[in-house]
Amino acid sequence: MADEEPTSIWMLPERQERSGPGRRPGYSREQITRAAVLIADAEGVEAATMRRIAGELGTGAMSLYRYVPRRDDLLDLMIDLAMSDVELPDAPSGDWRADLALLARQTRAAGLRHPWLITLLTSRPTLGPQLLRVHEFALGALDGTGLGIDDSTGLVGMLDDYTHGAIRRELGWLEEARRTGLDPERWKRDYMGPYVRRVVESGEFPLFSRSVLDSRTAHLTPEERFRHGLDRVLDAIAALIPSLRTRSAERPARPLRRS
Amino acid sequence: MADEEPTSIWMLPERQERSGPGRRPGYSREQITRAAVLIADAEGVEAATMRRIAGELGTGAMSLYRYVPRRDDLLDLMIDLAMSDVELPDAPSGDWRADLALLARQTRAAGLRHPWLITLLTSRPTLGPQLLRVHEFALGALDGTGLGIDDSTGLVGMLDDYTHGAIRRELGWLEEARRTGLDPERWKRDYMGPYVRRVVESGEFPLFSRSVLDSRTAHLTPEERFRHGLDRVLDAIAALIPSLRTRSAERPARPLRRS
DNA sequence: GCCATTCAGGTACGATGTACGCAAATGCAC
DNA sequence: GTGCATTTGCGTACATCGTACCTGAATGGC
Repeated sequence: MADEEPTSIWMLPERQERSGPGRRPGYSREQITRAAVLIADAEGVEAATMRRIAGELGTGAMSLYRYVPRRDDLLDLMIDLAMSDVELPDAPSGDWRADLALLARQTRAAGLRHPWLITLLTSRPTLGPQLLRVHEFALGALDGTGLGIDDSTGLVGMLDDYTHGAIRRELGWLEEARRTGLDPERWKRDYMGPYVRRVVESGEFPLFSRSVLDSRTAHLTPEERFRHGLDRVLDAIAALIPSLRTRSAERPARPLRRS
Repeated sequence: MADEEPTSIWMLPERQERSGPGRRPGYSREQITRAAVLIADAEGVEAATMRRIAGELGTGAMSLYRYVPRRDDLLDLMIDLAMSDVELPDAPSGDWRADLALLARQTRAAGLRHPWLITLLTSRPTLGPQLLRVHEFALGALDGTGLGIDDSTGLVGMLDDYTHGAIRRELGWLEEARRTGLDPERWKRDYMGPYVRRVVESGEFPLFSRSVLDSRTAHLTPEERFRHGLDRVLDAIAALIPSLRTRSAERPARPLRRS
């Protein structure tokens, strides 16, 4: 038969429970993926090698290939499993701003719980069911605001861009602090990494230096900082929603009841 | 002496032209980096292995380690070399909006010329001189608008997030079209990749499906699409600049045109 | 009980980054 | 010019990776 190779893991469903001859499978995609996620959470995604995952499950590396064609596909599965941490109601509430804020905060939580998630997600174009679910929710939140689907897609993209970027920045801090081996609290106060320190002291980039020095005196928690930027993005979205713009220009934050 | 390991390649300058004994170096960091960039441009960053780069230079793999401590550092050097393609005037012009738009368009051009750049840039927290130069320019564009340095940093981050995300989406299309082996024009018209097609036909994600189907009828070039989103982001920034806000309240942001 | 079918997983191979060591090249002291 | 300390070029070697292939064990239908 024409066994055309599937373009993605999502086109190749796991072998179902059948009633024919042959040995029963002892593992499952989900089980394997979960083990990989656990390793990646604890030691980074590069530690989640095929041998290591298999070892964690008490089997041999090659056994995994009965469930997953390539390691890259396993990465897609990991992304999707991690995205299932993003808890959302079945349908948007009608308050688009609250819905999108919830989405962003949930995404941040998932991104911090799985520090490899955002990097992986933005490195490879994957579209697993969980990602589709989240994306559909975002589009649904903007549905009924008078925006066309193309505009909604663009705005959701803009929100995603901010969310991913902000999470990445937050993780970058944490990782740099860990890599230099200093505890984050002390590091934030009087240290900035040897290289950044040298750049600042060189005086060659005065505005960058000012931003570094000021950020040390800014007593915002990462979460507060995230919400602050998020509010900016949501304001920007609000400014582009036609039905809101005609009514109130000074406080476009309140919801639009869905009829 | 206390040879503390440098935290980044930027702390370890290339050995300068000295006047002592010993063989003269036959290559240079820039030469090696340039060869690596050329390979990555043509065949992807994963093709730029140490052996391959060395081969391109007509030498052995281990020779490269006289100039670069690890391959990861070479990736940082590649990022910085690619960022030097971003051509900017020495100082901002005073028109912040024009300056930031120029920056974004230059970044897009560099990102398209080096399809690996954005992925690499957002995967690893690097801060080479070229990146610092570009970042300083962005902060300078917003300097004098009445914004504090922290707000400027936040807004520049927001702009970068959009720029990177938009470039990534654009490249994702191109790559998917290439991977499925169809010419992009035809692909955009009547094809969408087997998996996306199946998702659309399943009817399970109606808004996502609508966005896919509508995007096929939207006759915007990628560049137009990019500029459209960019204008939205710049509008959002404009809305947060105090000096503008007091002056013209009637144009905080243009509403989306319903065509 | 035979047999087609399926899974478990050991062995092996090519490719990768890179540690080590040695030969060749080079400028300085004499 | 002649050693000599120093630096570069790079071949060899090794650990580790993804994964192709193959054999043996398990399983249910006939």
